[in-house]
Amino acid sequence: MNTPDKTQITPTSNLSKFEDSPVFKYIDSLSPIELAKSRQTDNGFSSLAFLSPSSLFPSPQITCHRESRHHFLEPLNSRVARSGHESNTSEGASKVDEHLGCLNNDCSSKETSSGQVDEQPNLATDLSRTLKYDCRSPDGDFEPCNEILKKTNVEVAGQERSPFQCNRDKWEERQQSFQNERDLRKICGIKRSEESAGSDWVAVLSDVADMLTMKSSIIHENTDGQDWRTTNSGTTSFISNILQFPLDKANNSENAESGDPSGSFKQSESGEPVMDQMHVILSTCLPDELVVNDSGLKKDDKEGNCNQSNHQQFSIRRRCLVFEKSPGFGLHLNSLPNIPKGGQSPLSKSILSSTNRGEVPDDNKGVVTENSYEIPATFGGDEADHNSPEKKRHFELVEESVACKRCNCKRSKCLKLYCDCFAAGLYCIEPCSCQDCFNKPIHENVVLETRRQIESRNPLAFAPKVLCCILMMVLSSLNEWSLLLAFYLNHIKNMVLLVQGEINKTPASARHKRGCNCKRSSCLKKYCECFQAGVGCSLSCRCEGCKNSFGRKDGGCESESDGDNLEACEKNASEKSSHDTVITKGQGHPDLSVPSPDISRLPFAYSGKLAAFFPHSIKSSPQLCSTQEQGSSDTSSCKPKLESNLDGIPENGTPEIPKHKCFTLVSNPTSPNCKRVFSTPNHDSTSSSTTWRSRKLILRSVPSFPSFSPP
DNA sequence: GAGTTTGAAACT
DNA sequence: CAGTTTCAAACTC
Repeated sequence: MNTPDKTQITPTSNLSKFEDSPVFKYIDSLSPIELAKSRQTDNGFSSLAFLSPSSLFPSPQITCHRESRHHFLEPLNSRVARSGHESNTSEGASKVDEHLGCLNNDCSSKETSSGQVDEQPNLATDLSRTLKYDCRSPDGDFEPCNEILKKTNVEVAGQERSPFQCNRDKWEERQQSFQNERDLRKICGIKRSEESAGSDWVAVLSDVADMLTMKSSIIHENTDGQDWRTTNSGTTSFISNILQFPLDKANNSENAESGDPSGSFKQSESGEPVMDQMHVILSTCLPDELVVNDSGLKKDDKEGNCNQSNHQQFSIRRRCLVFEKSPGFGLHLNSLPNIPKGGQSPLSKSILSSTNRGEVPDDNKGVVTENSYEIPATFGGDEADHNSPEKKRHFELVEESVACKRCNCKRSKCLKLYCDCFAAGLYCIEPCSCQDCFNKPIHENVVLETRRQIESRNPLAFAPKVLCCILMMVLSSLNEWSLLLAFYLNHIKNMVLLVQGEINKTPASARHKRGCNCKRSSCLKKYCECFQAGVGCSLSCRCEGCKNSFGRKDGGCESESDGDNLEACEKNASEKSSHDTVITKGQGHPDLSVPSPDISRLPFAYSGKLAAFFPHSIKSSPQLCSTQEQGSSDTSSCKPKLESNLDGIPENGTPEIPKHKCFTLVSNPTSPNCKRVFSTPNHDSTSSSTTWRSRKLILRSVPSFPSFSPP
């Protein structure tokens, strides 16, 4: 009884544990990333395919993708759940593990009775390896494997997962799960250690990392048709959730530090889950332009369990939600074009406009009606609360939004990427000055068809240009948390690598967005996307005579030596200061170089997946250092910008000093024209704000996440 | 506000 | 894939 049954631990049992984490459920309900664990497990991690760029940045459409995923997940999950319920805890876990173990071992000869005897030591080895990553608490301690084992069994057997329930249900379910777990622990005489909170914490991390991986499987299954599109509802929700994730963890960390073993998911004084408070943070620290698209929370609202504060938060999300629905395809980060000086988003304007005009796109009446209902309630209907600063801010947003500039197309019918609205996945609305505009709901079919054609040419045409920036921001911030996160960081980074790999396959026209091609503007005018974005040019740029005041292609800032440049620099800087942005001179498109994980050292549950991604990692190539253009072998030139942050982070989650494998994401050595696509902020871990700005997006005032590192 | 310049997008 | 054309935003006056 006290001896852990090693056969009860399988990677998949950990996976189920991951799925059970509340943040996983929360993100799962929001993110377009699909979970395909069952499928992936069935494939023994062998069929993991690269994500197509389109699948990463699809045209989010109206279709509810949850159903398809539900269908996708049903078999295993239901079996797992049934297994758990039709027997007691250990039996259920045993059955689950037996089943899952079979899957993971391809139902090989290990099923034989004699094989089982030999299997257990191996399993134990694998288990211990896995638990290296999963057993660690935030303070770096290892949780005894039997603790994990017990917890895992409890969770696997005792919970019927339903990843498609609304978030609140999930939170409640999770909290109920905690209670159940506590009860079980009482029964079993197991004292819940402080590490258990950390374990959950780690599980949450793995959830995120896992989701990123699992996404690829499901994409793989849908590449032969358009269906994949329906499985993605928008990249923004993904990003917003990614962004939210660390913030959640930030809160959790505080809880953990306060010694609350269940603090990871404790509720606020108001009784609202801490998660909801994250939206306050988000709405505060994230730019107005980056509105959280959080369709998954719709139900939260409908449950009417919103206090005043939350109501505001939800309204922010819903604005975006509506906008996503409105054009018939989703809100991309690109949908933030031409952020005017006021810093407002076209989103809110569009929504308002749409709402005010009663312009209700097909299939979305319900949503807009909801929005129409709510905006007055939030911004105007609640007269009593107008004096609240938050309300005022919302009012300002709305008013600013009305003044937002829109497109002015004359000949493209707003059906080409020339049109910012179209490129952003937005319908043109009243403030637009376009002529012969077809980018309207009544021409939805035309819009979608045109969009499809454009995407067929360039799968990244509508991709958010800054997704990876944000990912890297998250990664950079995660770096500050704890060495504990190393594995998961790498996991996420690997997904970035995936994206990079796909983008490098795309035509130059798909990639140059991250690198200008200026010839005559010297990258000193807003013609230059880099300059406009407030970042320096990079080696990926093909500009000539670059004098970008934010950083020249060849390095440095001209502002000190060039009067015009200085003027331009100051001018742009002054504009940016009006956005409360922080631009660091000399920051270019930083290399997105991260240590490549030595996947052979990763937990076996992941190594298979990552092996599919990074065969080069398997080879443990000593220094995968591919710099652009020069093919330089100078390791210093390819030293990852994040390396300093990653120093000391073990690649396998163990306290070993990692060998940095300099793997520059941003270049393809086989393609001289390869363009850097991602940019990361010049992240200063000591800075309280990190800023990106692309042509389409300003992300500003993102506070650094609290350090989880031991003092 | 009209005209010019510019570079991305689209086309060939 | 390179060269050309089209386009709309940025810019200038």
